[in-house]
Amino acid sequence: MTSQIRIDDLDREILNTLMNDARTPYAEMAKRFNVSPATVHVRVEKMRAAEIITGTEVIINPKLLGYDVCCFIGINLNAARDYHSALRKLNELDEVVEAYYTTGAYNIFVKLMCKSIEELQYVLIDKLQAIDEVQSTETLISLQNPINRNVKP
Amino acid sequence: MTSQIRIDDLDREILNTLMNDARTPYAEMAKRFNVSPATVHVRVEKMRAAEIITGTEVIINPKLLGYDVCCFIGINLNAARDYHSALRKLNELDEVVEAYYTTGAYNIFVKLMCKSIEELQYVLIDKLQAIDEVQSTETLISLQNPINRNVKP
DNA sequence: CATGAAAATGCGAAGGG
DNA sequence: CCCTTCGCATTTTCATG
Repeated sequence: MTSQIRIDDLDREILNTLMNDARTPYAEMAKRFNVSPATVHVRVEKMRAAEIITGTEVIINPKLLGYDVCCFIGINLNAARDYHSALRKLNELDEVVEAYYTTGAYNIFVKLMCKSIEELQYVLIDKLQAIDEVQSTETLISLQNPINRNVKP
Repeated sequence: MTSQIRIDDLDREILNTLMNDARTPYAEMAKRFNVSPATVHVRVEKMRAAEIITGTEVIINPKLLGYDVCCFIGINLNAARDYHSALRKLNELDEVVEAYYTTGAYNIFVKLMCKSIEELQYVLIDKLQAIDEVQSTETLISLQNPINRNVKP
């Protein structure tokens, strides 16, 4: 396992700030938290080295890119041992944006985004259910995503 | 609905780059895409104004912050009309990081992150199921998250 | 869409508490 | 050991053609 690291309140505040805006100037955080910009810099580098921070990304609005349909799909495999090969095939579908190995009713649980209900049908029937390892699927269509945030550092 | 906007290949390439690293220097993208840094700047501002880009954030490793447990919970409400009040209460639980209004078996579907199985039990019994509007829940524990990415611009 | 210059920000060495 | 000051390098930003 990756080495655990000591995170103090300053680290947490910096992290929290950057989780809301990855481009917050160090000088601004420095003023807010009463330290020097260089200290902020050092802390960020520390968390980066510890891989607590693994990167940055812009947040986009999928709807404005045409992605109107979001759904979750529970997948049952023919055999539990097919997990890895099924996953490899799922990974090749751009529409599959998240996949989870889960306990309970399904073997794999995925989040899928696509541009229309027609495309969803196509992906589901001709791509997902066409995977040999897939025995059956159950779809949950999301019409709204009222909460979307991250854990509290 | 928000105004749709024309996105060309350059926009798409810039977006794609920034979705992998929100701090990629404009000069670097400029060189890669054979335009000037100022052009990149203009395109980013355009997408920001159109709200295709809504912000930036650092990507963190939840495990290194102690969040070892991730699960999905399907929630059934006593009555469909309780949706808004239930959501307001769910929104107050820090452990609830995502919520979806869905068709099908559940009224609300949430993603939950917490620090241990003990905490999950506590949150589930004393916080989530303590909400008046909640009639029943079904939990799906995730042991692995092998795919986690965004849509393709 | 490019140029170029001014302003802001990031970065790292060296020193102090 | 962690923090700060300080100067240089890089990057962003904007007026102009």
